[in-house]
Amino acid sequence: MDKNSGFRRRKEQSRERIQRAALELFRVQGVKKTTLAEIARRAGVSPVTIYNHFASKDGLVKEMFKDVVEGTVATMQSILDGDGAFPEKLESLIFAKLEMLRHHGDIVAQAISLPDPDMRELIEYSVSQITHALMRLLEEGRLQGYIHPGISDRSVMLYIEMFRDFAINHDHLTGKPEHDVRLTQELSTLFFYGIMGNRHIEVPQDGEGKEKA
Amino acid sequence: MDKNSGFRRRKEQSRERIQRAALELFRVQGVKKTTLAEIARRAGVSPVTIYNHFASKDGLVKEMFKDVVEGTVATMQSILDGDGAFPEKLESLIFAKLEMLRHHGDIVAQAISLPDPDMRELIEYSVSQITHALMRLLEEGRLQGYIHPGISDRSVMLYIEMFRDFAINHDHLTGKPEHDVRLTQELSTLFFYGIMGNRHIEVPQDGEGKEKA
Amino acid sequence: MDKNSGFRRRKEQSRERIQRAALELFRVQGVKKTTLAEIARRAGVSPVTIYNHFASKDGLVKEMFKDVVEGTVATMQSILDGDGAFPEKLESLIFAKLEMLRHHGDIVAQAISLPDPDMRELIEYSVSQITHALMRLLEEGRLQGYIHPGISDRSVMLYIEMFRDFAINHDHLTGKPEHDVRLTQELSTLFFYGIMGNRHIEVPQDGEGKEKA
Amino acid sequence: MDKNSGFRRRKEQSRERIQRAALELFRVQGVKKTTLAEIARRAGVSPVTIYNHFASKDGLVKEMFKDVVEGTVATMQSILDGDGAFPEKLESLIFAKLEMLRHHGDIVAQAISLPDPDMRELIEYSVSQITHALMRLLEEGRLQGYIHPGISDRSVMLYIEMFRDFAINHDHLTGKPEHDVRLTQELSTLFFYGIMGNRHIEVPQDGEGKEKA
DNA sequence: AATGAATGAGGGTTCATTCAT
DNA sequence: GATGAATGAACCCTCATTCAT
Repeated sequence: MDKNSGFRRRKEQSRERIQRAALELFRVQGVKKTTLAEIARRAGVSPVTIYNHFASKDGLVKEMFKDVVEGTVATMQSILDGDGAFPEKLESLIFAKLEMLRHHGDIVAQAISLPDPDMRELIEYSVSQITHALMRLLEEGRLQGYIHPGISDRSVMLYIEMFRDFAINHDHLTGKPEHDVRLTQELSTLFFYGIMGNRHIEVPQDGEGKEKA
Repeated sequence: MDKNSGFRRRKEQSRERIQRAALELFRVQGVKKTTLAEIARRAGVSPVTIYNHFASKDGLVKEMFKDVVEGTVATMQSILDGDGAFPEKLESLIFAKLEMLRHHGDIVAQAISLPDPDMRELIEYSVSQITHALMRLLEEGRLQGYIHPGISDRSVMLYIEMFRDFAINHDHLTGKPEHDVRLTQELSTLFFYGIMGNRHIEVPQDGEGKEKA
Repeated sequence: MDKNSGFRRRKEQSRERIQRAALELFRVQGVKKTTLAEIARRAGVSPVTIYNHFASKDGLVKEMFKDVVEGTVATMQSILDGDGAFPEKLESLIFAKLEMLRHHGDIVAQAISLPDPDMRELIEYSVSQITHALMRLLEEGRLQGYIHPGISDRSVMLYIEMFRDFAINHDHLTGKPEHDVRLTQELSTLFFYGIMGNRHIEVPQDGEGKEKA
Repeated sequence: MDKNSGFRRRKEQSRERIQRAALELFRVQGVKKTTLAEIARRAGVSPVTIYNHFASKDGLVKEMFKDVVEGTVATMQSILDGDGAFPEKLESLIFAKLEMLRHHGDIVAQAISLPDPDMRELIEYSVSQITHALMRLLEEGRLQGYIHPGISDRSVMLYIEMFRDFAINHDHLTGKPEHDVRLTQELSTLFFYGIMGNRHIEVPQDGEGKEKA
């Protein structure tokens, strides 16, 4: 019946609108400071409707956390499993336009603080999956000589995570509208060659610097 | 007066204990989630005493924010203005045991969200001061050849900030008890030479770097 | 809808009970001393319900102030615009059983102290309306010889206000159950003829009256 | 000793300043709304000093109530017992610049609400004293023909009280700087002759009126 | 006499949540 | 599925008051 499909769509719409509203508010002002009433107002529904869909505020947080995690994992997987050379993959991993975990740090923190076994399981599973894929990538990178032998896997992973965090926290570095291409390129260079650059320098020789823009 | 010194000390003690308790709780669970009652309990005083000292919860946040900012600025200044070669200064800046801004992200966020002109002024002043000192350091570094000419100041500063943030968010990298020396050293290397290390590899040539699309 | 009528009625009932309870308590012990909890208890609802209806204690005060003002104005208007001779109208104005402004002096004071433009506007509008109607009545009274020519409109209005205030503050003078008929009659006489009564006494001569310094 | 007298004076000064501050604040914003801290600030002392002098807020209210009552009674007594004809005495009673009970209505209300036997006694004694003196005055007035025989003592006393209240609540009628002489004279006339004035009218016969200027 | 520090009791307000429709 | 009405728990904050000096 059309009637049913109408209902269906209305329901789906409500659910989606609630999630969208919640996501925006959680991101901007954190989970604790965001009230259900505010979410409901923004979504154009009654607060009670949120309960009908998510049972509780924590339920809503959990649901959104799940979405965030799954989306992130999927994105990372698709990058890691895709074609492309090592450097490109790394760059994608770091600078791709990701709606990632850390971007929703507060949702994650709140969700993790819930004593919910499902959460733990989800997190552990996701982390292990990502870690595995990342380790394979690193191995590949090492074989191709992209990674200095003196640096441990753990350091490299932290290093990558660091760049990723940073890129996530600086929207203008990712593929957003306000994207800053030059900065991104320079940071890529820094990623691979460090602050000194890959120059055959024995000892830092003075006068050379200074052609800076 | 001797008569007052007893009072004074008691007052200072209360104030300090409150601040310490608040700092810990704010850090662990965020400002909004931390109640004054909890702070008071931890500090061993009555909630009202917090009001006598700080006038309001926001007042407390503001005061602590001020402390955090001033402490951070002072530390950074002392490093930047101190003796030492460029690399050492940078390392200090990044890995020194700092009670820094980003470590108290929530306090900062909360304080900034207050429509308080004093806050804005304090922030702007601090940022400008630090930026100036940092720029001088970078100039020095460039002259000594420690910074690849193709990299702009802005990128270098972001790069440094990135490491600093990361170090701050990973206690085991700074001079804390759980300090992880090996990791820190590796990250230092990464900082200067990037993931590839300073090897005589032909591929990515100099300033041209990165033939990526 | 029938579906809503149940809600509606419940809501209206709650609202009314809250207002009734608040009115009584405000009158007896003043606004400041009356707590929301007390009002809630008396109204048989939860304190929060008061918030759902009036947003805040001040909101409640404002709403009640509005009711009081509007009721007063309506009553006065109906008297002033009604039929009846001048003396009867005046008596009605003064001694009618009114739930009037001054009876709720504290509500008025509290409401006026709120820096609310709506309040100011409401007051000004009401006052101007009443003043106009009253002025018309006085003119009529003058034409009919009920008002001594030597007395200015302003004085007459104050005189009336004085009686009204007094009647309001002494319930036993108005049409309440404890009504004191004799007293009311005597005060009516005093109103029209003063303490000396309308006797052919020589001493104070006519319009000239009062040679007092 | 000078030292002692200095102390003495300082103490007296504190006490007085506290009372003055309290009086002003109580008058303007009521007892409940006025905090001890506010009084202390205005008086330039510590809140505790108020305790040293008055033991509690209620104590302060009681003390001030006593002052107000005694001052009022003394003033009324001196008027009632003084020389002067009946009309002058009445006028003084009503329009004299009095710092009277009703002017401090809130102090009175608050003090009366205290379940303090001293208060009751003080009030009863004062009221009886004043009533007696007033009754004597009325008797005198009756004998001299100033009071219409048809009006009972009770009504006359209420009538006087009414004028007094009114005068008190309208500062511009009493001997204050902003004193409005004309208004006061007209109200005096109204007091003695009522709204119709002492004209040889038999009975307000409708159509007759019309001698108005 | 006077005060700074500290507090207990209580008030207004918010918010997640339930109930009845 | 959706909502308006109502609420319990908890929070921030105020204020009269006490304590120690």
